[in-house]
Amino acid sequence: MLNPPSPSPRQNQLLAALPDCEFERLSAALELVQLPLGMALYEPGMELDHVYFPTTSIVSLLYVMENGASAEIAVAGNEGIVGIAVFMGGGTVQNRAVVQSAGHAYRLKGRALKQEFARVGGRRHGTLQPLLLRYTMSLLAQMAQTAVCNRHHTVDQQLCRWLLLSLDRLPGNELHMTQELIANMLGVRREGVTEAAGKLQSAGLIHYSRGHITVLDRPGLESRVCECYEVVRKEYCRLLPEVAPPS
Amino acid sequence: MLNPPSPSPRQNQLLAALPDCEFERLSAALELVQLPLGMALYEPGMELDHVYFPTTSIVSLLYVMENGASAEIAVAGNEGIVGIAVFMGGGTVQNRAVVQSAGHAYRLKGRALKQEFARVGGRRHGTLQPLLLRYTMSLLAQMAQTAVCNRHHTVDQQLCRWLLLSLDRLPGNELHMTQELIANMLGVRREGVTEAAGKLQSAGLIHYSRGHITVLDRPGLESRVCECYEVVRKEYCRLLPEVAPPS
DNA sequence: CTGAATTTGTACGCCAGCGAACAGAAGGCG
DNA sequence: CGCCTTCTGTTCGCTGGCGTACAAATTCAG
Repeated sequence: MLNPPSPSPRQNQLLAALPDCEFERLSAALELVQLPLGMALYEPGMELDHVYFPTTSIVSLLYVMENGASAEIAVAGNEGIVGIAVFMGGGTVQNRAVVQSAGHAYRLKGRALKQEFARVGGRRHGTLQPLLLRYTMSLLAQMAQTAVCNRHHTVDQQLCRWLLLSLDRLPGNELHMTQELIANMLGVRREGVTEAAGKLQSAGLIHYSRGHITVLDRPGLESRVCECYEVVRKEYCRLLPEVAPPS
Repeated sequence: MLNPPSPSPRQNQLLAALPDCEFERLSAALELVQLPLGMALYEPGMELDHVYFPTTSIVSLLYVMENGASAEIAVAGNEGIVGIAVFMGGGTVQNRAVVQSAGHAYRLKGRALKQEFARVGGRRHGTLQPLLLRYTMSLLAQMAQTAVCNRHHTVDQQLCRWLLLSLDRLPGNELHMTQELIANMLGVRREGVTEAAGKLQSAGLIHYSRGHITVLDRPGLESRVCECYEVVRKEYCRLLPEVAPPS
């Protein structure tokens, strides 16, 4: 829990992509928050009054069904924003946003974001609006791919996808997350995750123990993952070329 | 193929929801087109130069995987618009848009739409932008629900959902669509659809024969469908209250 | 150190859906 | 009319994932 290199809003790639003048207008209203594991940023039907720009945290968008079964429909880390209903309209959504990996985020009052979103600059429109709209398109792509992946791919493949998606949004090669929680995200049984993770461990690709997962061989994971992972990654890069390319 | 009550752009509920002055600005550029069954409005990676406002047609957004397997990720009829990448940005998407039910649509050059989308009226912003953004949110909801449904629900339930979604977008209680095509949409085997449809027919809920499906007992379908159908419908109504309520 | 709680491992029967293969039925077309 | 294509019905074995139940291992709290 030491402070990693002094948190800055610009660690979030959407904020980093803004020209200085636009960033300045927002920065005063940005508020650093700690997001503990498992915290819900919003619940279904809840009016959103903030958006969150994760910097070192990861947030899952989860849908929980009537019978309690759940499934992750998208994930956002420092490459994104949580709470698109604020600027897209509707003010509410039918899913939960849950902190999947504890860390920091900057939050912003809905009003402040909406104001900047709607802003028409001196001569041209602001860059925030097109940026957020293109991010929303990348979210669409992610959700579409999730739907397809849920239909056609095995738990093994999906676990690889999930690990890689998380890894892309974290600094090291380690994540902590129990198999139970991963199962909730993927919408499968915990035993299924145990089995799939066991295979990956036997193959020497990962090591895990009681909620700590270390990725030992990333290329190995990439060789086992389904196409969905790469499709989503590429689509993000295409839509948002101005963000820093992943390290 | 007789002309049903003289096609009008206002049969599309998004266009119908625009105030007259905004509609007028667009109407000159609207072009009536016939959409034959199976036509692709766009393919993955293809630059979109038009958006389509279906009136009597239905369009499926399909994702096709490397191995040829496919899955529907959303559907749009007279309540929506096809080609959101035009105003959302990106200009391209990774899925196909296929005509699922032949009929009419009005299409509009991308430039014309973008212009109106960005318009800031004399005193206030236009209503087109918030309208389309809220529609996009409803599409998000639909895709999220598709992902969840793919994960957790049976083919039987999904067939009911699919039938109801189509029915909502058509005038009568009849649709033509072979089981093979339905299977492509749902991303399942044709035999699975045969079996599920057989059950519905035995139960007296539908009648079908060689690509013609007649819904005999809509409440019966509603009693068998999973929650996903209703969630999507309600969310659309919430987000777009200004559109005419379904007949 | 000890008991409790959490996390992971394993096993068993079950079933939905897959893949393949084929047969009948209904239209379309020459 | 008769052939051919398209569409639908049915079967068989297989497997991935589910539900259940319980055991082992690790960590935590007192």
